[in-house]
This record gives sequence, structure tokens and C-alpha cells, in this order.
Amino acid sequence: MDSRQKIVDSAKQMFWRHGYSTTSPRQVMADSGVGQGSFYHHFPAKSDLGREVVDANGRELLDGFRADMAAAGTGATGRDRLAVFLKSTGDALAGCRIGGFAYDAGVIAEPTLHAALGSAFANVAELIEQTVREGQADGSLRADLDPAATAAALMSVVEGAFVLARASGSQSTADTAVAGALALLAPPAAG
Amino acid sequence: MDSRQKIVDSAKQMFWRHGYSTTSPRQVMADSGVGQGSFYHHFPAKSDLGREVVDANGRELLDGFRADMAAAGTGATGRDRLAVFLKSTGDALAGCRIGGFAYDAGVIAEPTLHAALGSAFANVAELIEQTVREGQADGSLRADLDPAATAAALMSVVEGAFVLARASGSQSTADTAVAGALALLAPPAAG
DNA sequence: GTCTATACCTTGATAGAC
DNA sequence: GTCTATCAAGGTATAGAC
Repeated sequence: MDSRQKIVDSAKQMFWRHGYSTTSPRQVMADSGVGQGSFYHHFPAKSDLGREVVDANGRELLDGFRADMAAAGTGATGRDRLAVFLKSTGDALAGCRIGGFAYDAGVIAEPTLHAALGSAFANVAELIEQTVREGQADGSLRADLDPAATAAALMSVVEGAFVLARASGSQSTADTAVAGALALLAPPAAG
Repeated sequence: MDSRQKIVDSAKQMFWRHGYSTTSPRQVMADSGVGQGSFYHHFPAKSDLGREVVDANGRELLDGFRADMAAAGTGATGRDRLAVFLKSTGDALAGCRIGGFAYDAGVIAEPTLHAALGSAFANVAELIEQTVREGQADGSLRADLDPAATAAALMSVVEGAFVLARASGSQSTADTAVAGALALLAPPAAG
């Protein structure tokens, strides 16, 4: 594997686990085993690396959701596929691979990084909104729901579940939130 | 106002706007106008200040929610009061005053800070869960919903709405998510 | 309680040789 | 592309006088 790829791979992990602003180039060099000259040759500024990591995370998340939804099978309803998305909070304590960037002032302050982050979220939103429409078409979701608003609410549940889990130190907090959201999507039980 | 209070007031703003780990003691001193000797006399370690800020933010948020819910009047249903809570995302770009701490690795790494954060979230969760129960009692919410899970889902929507708004750079993203959640709480429209 | 001086470390690079 | 040396600034304090 070439140096550039080693740097990106290390940075993906470190920005995810420790945050973008609180991870230094030096830490990435140490983790990847790549030297300083090499690092700054490939990424003249830290934000260049940040942008590449955000872009890669966005693509991988989207591909992952698509694959997981497809794995639910042809018999799965739109609502089943949304449940697959909600359950991506299965390892909530680690945090969302893109959500962690949103609360980082150093990310928001860098226009190109911020733009990359916005794109990553927008791409996921598009997929979820489309899935809501499919659920309405197959009858698994209420027809009166606004697809864009419902998609935004579900993405919020996912992002918020990561926050709650980290604050409480407990995965079960995220699982509870997801269960609550699934119940709201389902038709009311009799009684 | 005494120095200690000046420090806490400045730190509340700066940790909120720029993050705990990415705000230095020096910046707080400069903003508050308090000198170095004074600062370290009152707060020997930065985490001591962090804990005080998290505790204060937690109390103020809770008091604010209670006051806003009470202001909805005696005719308001439980669901109306939950709507008041959801609309606390009205200035979402600034971020949640306690949610911003949850993605900060420096906060999670300090046991006493992490514990303070957990308490702040738990106190809000208790209020929201109680409000869900009241909504079920007054008939404004489905009786089949689990109160704890519904409360967790609604808190996630709020925390996630802050994340989405910051990622997109747009308040309207948060408003859309909240609207989607309110629609899910409401009984289905005819059709 | 508050002041100034000091200290040691990390950050985010840049310079110039190979 | 990669190496080592270097750097100015800032982070997080501590020491000791007033």
C-alpha cells in the first residue's frame, strides 16, 4: 500500500475515534508509520486530509446503507429498509463516522471541509427520502407523511442516538431511541 | 460580579460556540478579563471548569424546558408540551449546549466530566418521559407507545437536528426534521 | 485572590538535502 | 517521494511574590 493510502486509512480511524480538531498530523504520522516529509508532500494542509476523509466516509456510509438495505431481500418493505438504516446505530459509542465532524468548530470554519460534510449528509438524506417514498408506495408507511420531513426526522434519530449513547456511556440508550422511532413508524397497536 | 463567575460565564459561551477541547484556558481568560493567577486559583484544572459548565448548562436547560412547557398553558396537552421541547432546536446552528460535549473525546476521557454530562442528559430524559406519560393520559398520544423509548426517540430527534443543521449549514434542516417528528406523533390524517 | 514570570510540550507547518 | 532539522505560536499548567 502506498503512503498516501496509509495516511488516509489511519486518519479515517483517528478522526472517527478522537475527532478531527483533536487529532494532530503527528498522531496520524505515528499511527500510519509515514514520515513527516511524506505526509506534507501528499497533504500540504491538514484540512486537505480532512476533506478526503469526509468524502471517503460519506461514500462508504452510503454504499454500506445501500448494500444493507439490498441484503434485506426483495420481500422487504420500505419500512423494513428504514429499520435497517436506523439499526446502523449498532455501535453507537464510537460515534457516527460523519456526524462527529458536525460539532467540530474547526470543520465548520473550513469552507471546503464544511462543504464536503454537507454533501455527505445530503447524499444520505436523498437515499432515505427515496426509501420513505417506496414505503408509502408499498403501503408499509402512512401516506400522509411528507417524505423529506420524515427522512430528516429519521436521520436526526440516528445522529441523535449516537449523541445520547456517548453522553450516557451506554449502547442501550441508542437502541431504546431506535426502538421508539420504529414504534412511531409502525401503525398503532389495537387498544 | 466576582472573578469566578466571570470565568464560568465566559466558559459557558466559549465551550458552547467552539467546543470544550478546542477552547483553551487562555482564551477564557482573555474573554472574561480574568488573569492567569486568578483563573488557576479557582479552577486548578481545565476539567474542573468543564464540569461546572456542564452542570450549569444541564440545570439551565432543564429549567428552561419546564418554564417553556408551563408557558404553553393549562389547556396544552402532553403532545403540545413535547412540541415545545422539539422546538428548542430553534437556533440549531449554534449547537446544543450539552450535546456538543458528547462528541468531544476530551470530555469522554475525563470520568467526572463524562458523569456530569450523563446526569444532564438523564435529567432531561426523565422530564420528557414524564411528559409522554401525561400525553397518553390526556389522550393526545398513542397509548401503545413505550414512554421511555418514545422519550429517547424525541431526544434523539432534537440532538440529531442540531447535527444536521450544522452539517448542512442551514437552520431549515433542523426545522424540517422537527416537523417530520411532530407528524409522526400526530394521529394519521384521513386518506 | 491576584499578579508576573517561567516551563515544558504539542501543533501545524516550512526548508532544504537526498 | 521521503528524510531530518527547525520554527513560531499556542496549550496547560506551576512558582513565588504581593
